[in-house]
Amino acid sequence: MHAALCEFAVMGFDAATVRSICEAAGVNVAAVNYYFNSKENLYHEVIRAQFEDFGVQLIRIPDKVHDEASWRAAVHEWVLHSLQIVVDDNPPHVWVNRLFMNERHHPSSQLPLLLDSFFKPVDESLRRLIRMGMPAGADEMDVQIWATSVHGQVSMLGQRSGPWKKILLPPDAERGRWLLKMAEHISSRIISELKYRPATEKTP
Amino acid sequence: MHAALCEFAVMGFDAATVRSICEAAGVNVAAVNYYFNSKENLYHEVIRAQFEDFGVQLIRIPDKVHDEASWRAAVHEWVLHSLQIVVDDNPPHVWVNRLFMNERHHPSSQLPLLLDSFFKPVDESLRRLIRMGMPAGADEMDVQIWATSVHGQVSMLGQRSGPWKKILLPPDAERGRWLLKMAEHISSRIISELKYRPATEKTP
DNA sequence: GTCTATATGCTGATAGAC
DNA sequence: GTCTATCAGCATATAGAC
Repeated sequence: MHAALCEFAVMGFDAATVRSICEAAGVNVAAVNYYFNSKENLYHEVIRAQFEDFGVQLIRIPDKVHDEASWRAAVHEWVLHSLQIVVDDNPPHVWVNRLFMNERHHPSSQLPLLLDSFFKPVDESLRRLIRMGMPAGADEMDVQIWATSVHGQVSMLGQRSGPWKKILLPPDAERGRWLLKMAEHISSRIISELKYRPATEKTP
Repeated sequence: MHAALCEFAVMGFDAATVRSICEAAGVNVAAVNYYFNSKENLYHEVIRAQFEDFGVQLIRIPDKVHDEASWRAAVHEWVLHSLQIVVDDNPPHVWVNRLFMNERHHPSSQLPLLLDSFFKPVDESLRRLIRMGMPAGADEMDVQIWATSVHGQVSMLGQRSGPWKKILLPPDAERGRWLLKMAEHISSRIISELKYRPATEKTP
């Protein structure tokens, strides 16, 4: 499973080979089909295992909100936590990030599983935070614009290939300072342009 | 060339096959290697032809700036023009977008060509606009944060696969209104938080 | 120039020895 | 359960007929 995780994360589902996975795991090429029936099924298990509880911390953030101060803190926490996951170059985050980016650029049969178990709940938690800062009858399109804006800025930092990192991200030495500034850049706009409105969330 | 453009754009370099390209072009499988020597060389020619003059409109936008009003107009024009290209589902933009996204997610040997002929000049034009709105001695990291923020928000709208469009973008019917609102969302922050400062650009 | 037939290598999956 | 040997299929590239 670990060898498969690395291989799928680095190569993507199509380019990954059963041979390479088995070599890294120190077993023969027949092992995958004996234990998992197919390459696709192995990939399914990898995706399931990685994304099952991965977004749980982000998803729970909106539950902490009870007034304006806690709402502001929650927005900043959501953004900062997302960024920390996305820029992390160490296992296990780096593998999960790559799996996610692979599925975003070139979806496979396992995308629905990833969406339902991870992305949709995480996206909904962001939208809840945004809705808390909008009038009761606000247009859902405005919520979507704010959410898409945040997702875009966060995911831009998930670049993993050398040439792109060199252009879009600062040198490694400044990465820590950059991360905090970027989180501030993203969350401060939400906090300054929207305004927490209590107890309007349950309206149908 | 046109068949190759479509195939490379849709499938990516690795997954594209010479057979499929030749079939679409109505020629035999030996034609590619006869005229282009290799699959990689054919890809090189496709990338070169598509990106040679593709960003020229964006690159020239900063030259139009001469006062605060024209700076604001230039920022809005840069963002709106980028968005219009990125969301366009018709040829030729859709092919160029896909080639670009492929190279961003899974760089090939032709990425340097794409970067030098297209992305670096376009990125620099955005940074010039941003620098015009900052104090003379501003930290280059701040410029980079603004640029990365804009790139992220713009490229998020380049999603081409069905499931992701369904989650991140509005229904087709509202796409036009959404595009203008998104452009306003991105450019209004630059215009409101930065302030045009004349004649500080040439300082070493 | 244009084509068919083929060379060589890698893929996922499997049959059958132990 | 674990392994080697092998199958059928598709990839790029090329040799050689016309």
